[in-house]
Amino acid sequence: MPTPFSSASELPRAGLGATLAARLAAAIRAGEFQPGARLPTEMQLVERFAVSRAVVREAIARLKTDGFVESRQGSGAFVAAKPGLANFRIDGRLQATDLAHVFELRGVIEVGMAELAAQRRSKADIKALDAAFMQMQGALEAGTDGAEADDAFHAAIATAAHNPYLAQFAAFLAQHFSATRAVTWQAEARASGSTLAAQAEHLDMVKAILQGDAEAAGFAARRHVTNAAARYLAAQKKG
Amino acid sequence: MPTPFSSASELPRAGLGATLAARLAAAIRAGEFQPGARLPTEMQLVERFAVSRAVVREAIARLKTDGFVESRQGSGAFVAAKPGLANFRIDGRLQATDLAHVFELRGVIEVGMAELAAQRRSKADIKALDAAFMQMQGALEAGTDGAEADDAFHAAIATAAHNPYLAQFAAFLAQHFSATRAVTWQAEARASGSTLAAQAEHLDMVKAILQGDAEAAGFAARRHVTNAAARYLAAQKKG
DNA sequence: GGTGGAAATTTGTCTGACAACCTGACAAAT
DNA sequence: ATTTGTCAGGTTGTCAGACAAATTTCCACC
Repeated sequence: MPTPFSSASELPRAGLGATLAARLAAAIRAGEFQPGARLPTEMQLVERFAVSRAVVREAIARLKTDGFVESRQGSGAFVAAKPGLANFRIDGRLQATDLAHVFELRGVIEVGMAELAAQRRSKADIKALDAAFMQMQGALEAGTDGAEADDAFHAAIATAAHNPYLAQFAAFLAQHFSATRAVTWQAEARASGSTLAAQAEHLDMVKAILQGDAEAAGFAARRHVTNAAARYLAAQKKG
Repeated sequence: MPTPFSSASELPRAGLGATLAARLAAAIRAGEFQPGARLPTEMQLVERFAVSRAVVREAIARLKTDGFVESRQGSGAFVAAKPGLANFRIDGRLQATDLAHVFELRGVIEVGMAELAAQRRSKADIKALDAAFMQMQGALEAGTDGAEADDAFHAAIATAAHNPYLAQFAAFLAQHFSATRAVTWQAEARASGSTLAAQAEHLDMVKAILQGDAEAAGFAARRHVTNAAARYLAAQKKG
């Protein structure tokens, strides 16, 4: 039996198809190919990028999945009229200003989820929320990494909001932060006692959701995300 | 010169690759292939679905773009550990309960955007917002379809919020409604005077954003989206 | 000038082949 | 007994050629 992802430290290298898809997408975003315009034919792309037609077709297939491109047999491949709307994607590498914007987007989602959670939480939701909070408290006192507990806490709120789409999108956003949440930041945060502040903010959120106070839950969530963003950016500036 | 999208009424039919990708994605979501598990080999998929290896490879390339699958040369293709998080997608056909959830998600976004717009609107933003509102008013009095004006209005708010990610996601969500926003609904709404109510709600939003009152803007946006959802669902129930 | 149809163009699919890489097993050396 | 080297088989990545299907272009014809 083959072991999946045996060398987890190294991601699979991008193939020619993925690389070409990225290059073409960049060209589209840069305006080289206007929306509605026709892309070069597959043979022209073959010559231009010195790859086989199979690679070109893989790249175009990826762009079609993204909604960037639509192709018509016998006619050609065209840049979609409304690129970037067929699905929603956030690039892996974000600049500082973009990061602030994504934090803001996450804040909007978290506030909305907290308000809904306060209105809809069931007994099971409260139990799960309490367990996640206690687990974070334990990690805080033990001095261990509380990242998983933090994720579980926010996931519990998402569950309590009882909206799968909201929860899915929140998880989607959270992934981008957990991916970049370096160990150094964790250590830095522990040393400076900022996780202590975060835990206090968590407590406010738990209280409000438990009491069913939507307004207070939203307010606490907004403050928590704002402060978390500030802590994150400050730590990244140092490192 | 070829005319792009000459027959706009008919979408390009889905090819075998896209179809197979959808079937595999459905199988993954259904749990037939667990996260981290290895997919059947390309040759096995060739036999199982009675297509060529080129089609199988296109399907897997699409799944890799979606983040559902990661493949390693010499080893195989594996279901990603966290499927569905690499990008965010909403299926085209939604049931009524799901539709309510998506409306709720849109409401959260619209409220957040309205609050930010009230805090950050520039003079140019106010001008654009006012123009969109007046255009809607004109369409209302003329009895014409105000769909484009409505889209422009919400787009103006998104611009005023000065957050491209928020705006992009709002546009992403709006597309799902504009796609299903049938002409019949428009006629129905006009006849029952519900667009009149919507315009009154729009006015509240404009006022609040113009005055820079974030709380009032959020409140007005929440009421508008809630009412709009109710109107939409009621009209769809009739038709 | 308008029309019909043949020809050229372009994407979609199939097939075969080889390269690059991984896995597991076995033998050899330490 | 453990480690290392080697090999065979399997799997994905890429290339090349061919034909099918659909569209566009163009030209003879009326």
